[in-house]
Amino acid sequence: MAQISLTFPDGNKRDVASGTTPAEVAASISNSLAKKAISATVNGAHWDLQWPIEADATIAIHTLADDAQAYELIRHDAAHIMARAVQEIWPDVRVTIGPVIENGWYYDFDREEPFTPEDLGAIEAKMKEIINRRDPVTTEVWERDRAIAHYKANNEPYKVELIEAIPGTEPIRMYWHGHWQDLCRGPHLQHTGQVPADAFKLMKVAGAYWRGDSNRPQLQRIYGVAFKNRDELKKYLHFLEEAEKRDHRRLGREMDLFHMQEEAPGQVFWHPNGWTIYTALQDYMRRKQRAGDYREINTPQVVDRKLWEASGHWDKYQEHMFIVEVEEEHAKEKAINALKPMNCPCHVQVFNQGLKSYRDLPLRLAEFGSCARYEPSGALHGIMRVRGFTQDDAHIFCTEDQIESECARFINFLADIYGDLGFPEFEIKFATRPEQRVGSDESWDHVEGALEGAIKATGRTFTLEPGDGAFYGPKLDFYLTDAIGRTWQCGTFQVDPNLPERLGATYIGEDGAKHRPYMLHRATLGSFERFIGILIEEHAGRLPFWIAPRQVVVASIISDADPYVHEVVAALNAAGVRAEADIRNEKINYKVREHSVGKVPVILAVGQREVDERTVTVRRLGEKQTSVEGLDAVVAALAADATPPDMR
RNA sequence: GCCCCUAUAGCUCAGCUGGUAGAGCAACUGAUUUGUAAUCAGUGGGUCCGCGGUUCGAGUCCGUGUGGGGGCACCA
Repeated sequence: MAQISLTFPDGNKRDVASGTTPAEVAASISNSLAKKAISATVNGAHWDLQWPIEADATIAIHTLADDAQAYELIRHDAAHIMARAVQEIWPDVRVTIGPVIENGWYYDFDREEPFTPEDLGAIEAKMKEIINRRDPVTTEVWERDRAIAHYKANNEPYKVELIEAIPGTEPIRMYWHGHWQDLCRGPHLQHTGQVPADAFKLMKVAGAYWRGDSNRPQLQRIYGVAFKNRDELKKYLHFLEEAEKRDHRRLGREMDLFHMQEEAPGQVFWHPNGWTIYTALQDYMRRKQRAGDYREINTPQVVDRKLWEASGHWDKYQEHMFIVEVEEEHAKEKAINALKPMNCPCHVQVFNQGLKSYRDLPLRLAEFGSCARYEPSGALHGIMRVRGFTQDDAHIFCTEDQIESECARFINFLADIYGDLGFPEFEIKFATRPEQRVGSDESWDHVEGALEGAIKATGRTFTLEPGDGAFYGPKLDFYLTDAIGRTWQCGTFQVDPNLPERLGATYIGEDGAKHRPYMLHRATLGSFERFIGILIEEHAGRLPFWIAPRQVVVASIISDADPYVHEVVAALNAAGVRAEADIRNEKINYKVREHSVGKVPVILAVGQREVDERTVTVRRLGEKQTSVEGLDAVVAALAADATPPDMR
């Protein structure tokens, strides 16, 4: 909270109620004696006030310090206007909260009847009506008891709960949009007419739990988007349309990469093209891990529940495990196993074989580990969130002192790989100690310090997620973004002293005594399934050449060229390029179109001229220009392109 | 798991207030030998997601299950 200082025409200055932005001045000023002020200073930033306040809608927006604030205000007021519109149409609906989010806002309502798509149209119309009324926005600070009594009288229990949660030191602010009133921290515009009536749109209705708690009532959330003008709204809607074309589920079908079906919900049937991507990526990861001093292992799919009980997962995650029961004919009891939901306990089993020395540490055990988790039905999403997946998993057994260097080493390892795959940018989230945890504060201090030190050592930034760590240790999560901007966790790095403890992992230290190692869980891609989904969306199907499933199609123009087509394909395959022949009896236009739609990066056209001159006509995806080049040169160039980045 | 929406041919979709299914593309067959984003003609193809119910009659209305989509919750 910054102090706001107002300057009056006579030169006197006066500090007024605290606020955070110039916008808040605009909002609070409209019903205060400060109306005569000519300028304001907020956090040292000077802001000229143009009065009278009746100044047109746009003035407030244009005088805002920056664009971000303008959007913030428009969206925030739109949220209030929407809530008001809903209550004007259905007076018995109870309101809750309505924050600004990326591109717009949402507001949660408590109402028996579901909102229908038609209702959204009615609400939009009512909102436009309210905007046209140009009702003034005013604010007051109320006594806590008065505010609570007010909301109790109006049957708004959620607002009562909100006020009760506001710390006693903070003022209770009430905002009016005309006669409609809402509890709000502000800031707001000066009147409802400042929200552009043609630049917002209600997008969808969804269920959402009150306070994000699935044990509390479920509310109805209406999402809206708002911009400064109609063109920006149209641009945004166009962006969504374009993004739909990049959706990995759509491209997966169009490029014939994979399919999913009812009999195996949340699991992927990989087709030849898709599996080529998968194996190319896996081969690459295998080489990178070898180069990074990882030792690759492999562990069982079906494991007795005893191990999951020992690791603690049976207690905590039983309902999310695929249980495998076996009727033993002569045994009294059924054998109960579970498909492995994670690789960690199995890796500890490998570590536990034989006696380990401190000289063996850090020991990095890697596995392309296939896991099965019975994810809640509502969580499934294409190949991004599935029930059967393969992690590029590894566990590093090390001492406490080695955590920081291993962490920095991993971040660089991951950044290198993400860069190769077309993701120079990614977000690191640093999740720290939760309320419910094991271990001493000193130990948490040390381990969290190690992770933070490691990030700094790599020169990267992170977002802090306080309290989001596991109960046994902090973690870093690495996020990438899909076509419409949803973020997905891919890489992860977790510090775990707990599992070695539970499963009895030890090593012999320099002192000859047994010590407990730390276990660092880490995955770079996360799962092949999710990462390939992201990869497809990021590149809109136009994958980097070295990973594209069909790198080259050699297309004949006349059937007399067929033998030469096969010769070209053979030369490319021999050079390590994934090439196919297309000698169908079709026009070259037809073939070019089909393979362009199929996102084949290079089409080589071959007609009589090429046969005679031992050349090919090269057409790269997205380029209209073609070029005629000698066969040997083209094979050499494409072979170079097809070489994975780590082998160049 | 919860809320809303949704399921018709391989794909994209049409099918008005109930009267037993259509188009384009794809596939297949034939003709066409073609120069950089769709050559022409013909043919085949659907338990209208499953199960119940209402009705003389259900792709259409109702219930329920399953899958999918968008959120929320979850994500070891």
